[in-house]
Amino acid sequence: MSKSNNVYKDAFNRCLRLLDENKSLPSEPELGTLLGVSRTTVRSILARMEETGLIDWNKRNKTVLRAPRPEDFFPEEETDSLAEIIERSFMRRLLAEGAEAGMQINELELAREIGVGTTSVREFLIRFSRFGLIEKRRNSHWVLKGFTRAFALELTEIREMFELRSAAAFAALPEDSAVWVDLDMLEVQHRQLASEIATRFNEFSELDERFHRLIHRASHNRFIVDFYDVIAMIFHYHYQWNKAEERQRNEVAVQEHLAYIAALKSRDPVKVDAACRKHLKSARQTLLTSIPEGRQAQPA
Amino acid sequence: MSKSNNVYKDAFNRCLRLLDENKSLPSEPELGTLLGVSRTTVRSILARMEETGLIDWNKRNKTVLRAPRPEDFFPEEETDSLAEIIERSFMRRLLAEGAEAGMQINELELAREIGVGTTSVREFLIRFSRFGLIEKRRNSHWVLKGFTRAFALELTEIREMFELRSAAAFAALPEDSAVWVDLDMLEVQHRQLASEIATRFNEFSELDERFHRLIHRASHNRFIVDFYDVIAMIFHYHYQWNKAEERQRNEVAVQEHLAYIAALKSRDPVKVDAACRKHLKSARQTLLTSIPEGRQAQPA
DNA sequence: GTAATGTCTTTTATCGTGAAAAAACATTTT
DNA sequence: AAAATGTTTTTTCACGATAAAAGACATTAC
Repeated sequence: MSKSNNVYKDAFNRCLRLLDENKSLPSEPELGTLLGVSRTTVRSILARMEETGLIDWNKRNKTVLRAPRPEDFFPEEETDSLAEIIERSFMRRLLAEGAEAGMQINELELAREIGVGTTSVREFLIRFSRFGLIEKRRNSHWVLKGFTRAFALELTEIREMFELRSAAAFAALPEDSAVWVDLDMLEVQHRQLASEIATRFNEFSELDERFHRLIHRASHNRFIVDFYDVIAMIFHYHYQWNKAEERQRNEVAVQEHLAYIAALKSRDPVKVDAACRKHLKSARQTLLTSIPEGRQAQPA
Repeated sequence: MSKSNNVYKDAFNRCLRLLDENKSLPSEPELGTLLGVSRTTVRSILARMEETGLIDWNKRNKTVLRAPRPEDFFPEEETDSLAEIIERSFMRRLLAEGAEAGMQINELELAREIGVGTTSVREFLIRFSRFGLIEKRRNSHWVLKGFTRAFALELTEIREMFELRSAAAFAALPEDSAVWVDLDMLEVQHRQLASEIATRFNEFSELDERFHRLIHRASHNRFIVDFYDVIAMIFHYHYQWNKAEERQRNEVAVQEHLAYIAALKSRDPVKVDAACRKHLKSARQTLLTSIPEGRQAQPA
């Protein structure tokens, strides 16, 4: 089957949304940057848009003929990359009951179950291994270490070390640094979310990630910045399948963020340290209480 | 060409050395654990040993007929795994002059140059990416970030954070912990090396790694333990191609280790912190001075 | 002459395939 | 009956092949 054309389909869908109001499309290279794809893909998109009567395309002229209809879009599930599909499948298994530590992971079985080639599964597992949840036995199978209490504790230990350092670095940044503008914007968005928390609490995750990534970036250390990928991954999947108390949890977190932001703006290292510690402590608590007690590592 | 039988060849060579004095070989499963391979491979080894007249093999009886001769061994270069071959080739390029930051990495070209399939190169690059020296552009090439001064500084920053914490944890370990025995053994080996430093200075690398890994393990944190892989990799290759002042450097380091060990054994947190800091500082200095000034990151 | 379009080439992503190695099952030996 | 050997099955590792996507080069338009 070689390669799916999900890049094209996803870009096509995004391009449809772009179309809406404008009465004419920009040049091919411009569209390419806008959609984050190559000109080759842009041209495939334009070709199809012409075919389906969405635009009239003649060299530089790309006139929009009609607004896109629901049936113009490619189905959502066809726009995911293989890596995303495999990741979702794998995480579902991992966080499901019965995924005990010590369990073996079988590439071939996974590949068959998901309906993809072994190569893609292998590559996924290699990429995934840096999250510390699986381990390779040379020339043999992978071993699941499990999403255990120990894992959560080790993860949060590093997170706290890294974030305290990043927050301190952040506060020490010069007045004219661009980060203060970003921080102001995030503050506004936090306030808006706080005022409508009852209905929009599920939008917090995304804001949370942007906020913490901004702080981590102040460390100017690639290992610290990259480590946030591990945290983001865990939070993303863990909370996606664990909605208990979500509203309450996020409401508290938003307030902690606002206090944290205020501390950063004060640029007082002591206040920053205190606000950061407080938020991290409650984040750890939340993560820990959501791990079922039964999920313990098996003796090796 | 599918898969090379380097596992068999390497195990065969190691088995030859085992053969030497003993007049009879253990059971197949026992040999398997000894050599770290499956019984299937053990049987291939035994089969060849019988063929070449090294042993007489009849079921449980594996009598050694003669001592192995040099020509019995498989050539060294045939015992390396593909991953090792690719890693070496890649690192040679990376540390060679002209490997500037920002440079593109081409999977196909690398594969052709090394003479292996693209899949193996891809998998290597994915595994290697966690070292923070390369980065993937989605659906496109890899970008070399380069072994720059910035990289060395970011690496050592994390190393120092992690090792200070691990050393503190180490010193706090109970008297009856097994680590104290390991530490005593390492101390003896350090003293031996110190007394013969003139001739054996090149054996330090290996001792260095074992010492630091022992300390890091005391953190009981997989992220800290795993991070030492990054450090070990950098040190391994960097010093392999940079022998300037090696003897002098190692002589100093051995003494610092001995002081560090003494501090750990005193179990006094203040002394431990001081000894650890001192050693890490000089390690960082050594690494930094060995990076050519010209090697700077290019603006993006 | 710069920036677009048109065309051609190269590289990446993915699969199926086959040998090496591991693992599972069956049989024998002590 | 426990542990070894003998046999068969399954899985991992690595390759070449192929379509998707990116990139490079040539040509045209403003």
